Amino acid sequence: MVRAPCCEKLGLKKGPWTTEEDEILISYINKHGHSNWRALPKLAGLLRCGKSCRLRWINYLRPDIKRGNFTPEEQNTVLHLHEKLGNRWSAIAAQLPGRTDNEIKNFWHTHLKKRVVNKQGHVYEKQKSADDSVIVEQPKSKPQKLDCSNHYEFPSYSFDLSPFIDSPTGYKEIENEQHVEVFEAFHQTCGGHWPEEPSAENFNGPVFNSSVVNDEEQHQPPFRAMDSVEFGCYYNNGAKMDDSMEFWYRVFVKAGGSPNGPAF
DNA sequence: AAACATAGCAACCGCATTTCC
DNA sequence: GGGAAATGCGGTTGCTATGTT
Repeated sequence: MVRAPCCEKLGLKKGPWTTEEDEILISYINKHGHSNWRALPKLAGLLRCGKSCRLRWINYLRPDIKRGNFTPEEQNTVLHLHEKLGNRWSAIAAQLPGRTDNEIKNFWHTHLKKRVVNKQGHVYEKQKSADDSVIVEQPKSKPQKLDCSNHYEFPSYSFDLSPFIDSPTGYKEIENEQHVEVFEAFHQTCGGHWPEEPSAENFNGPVFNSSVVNDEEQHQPPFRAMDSVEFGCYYNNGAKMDDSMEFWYRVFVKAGGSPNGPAF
């Protein structure tokens, strides 16, 4: 048997979707669902094949699509899953809610392909040599662990963070080499993943709270800088991270032996 | 300013797999 | 159980925007 090519019938439109077509498709699916892609375009009044409608809905129109830049965590996840799974884009997409296989595939080819993860877990940037003939590897980061989905192991650190603490809020954004150090320590510990928001109940270590992050005005500093402190860092999921490391995060310091006791 | 190169991404194509009758 | 239809998946194309010469 010879399968009839998609959109073989004359009159079926191809190419970019118009706003009107999008509206028709959204309206139809919202009313009737998409149990039969083949029949859908005819029933909805679209001059498209079912395959095209499905693709448009899955990759662009469905409401749970997450648009915008990939967060550093997502990039890290894609890199490591690709290392593990290869070009199984749908399997990778299943680990990234709101991202489509097509989007991940495109992002891989345009942004991540040049990075590799070696056996030790190091992320490298592929670069061409001067004579353009050999691919060499330049270190991109220290080793990263992938999976910390079930527990936290955030050790105590002994960095002197006092230069980076400015009262009254007890924290500040830092933008120099030390933030790289903190960031990498974080990544070595957790691989860049926060499986869920830590709380005093499930997190036996340095404590921080997203409400502090998001509501600076209400924050009464339970922190103060000490010579030796424990800290947790909150990574800004919305931040952009690229080769120039245009990201930021904050360091929260919990004062050991604070007269106020545990911060949260 | 124009021509050309490159990057980014939506969409298509065809094969593989799953579902249905 | 088998064949046809429907759907899913990954590779690829081609258009547009942006950057470079």
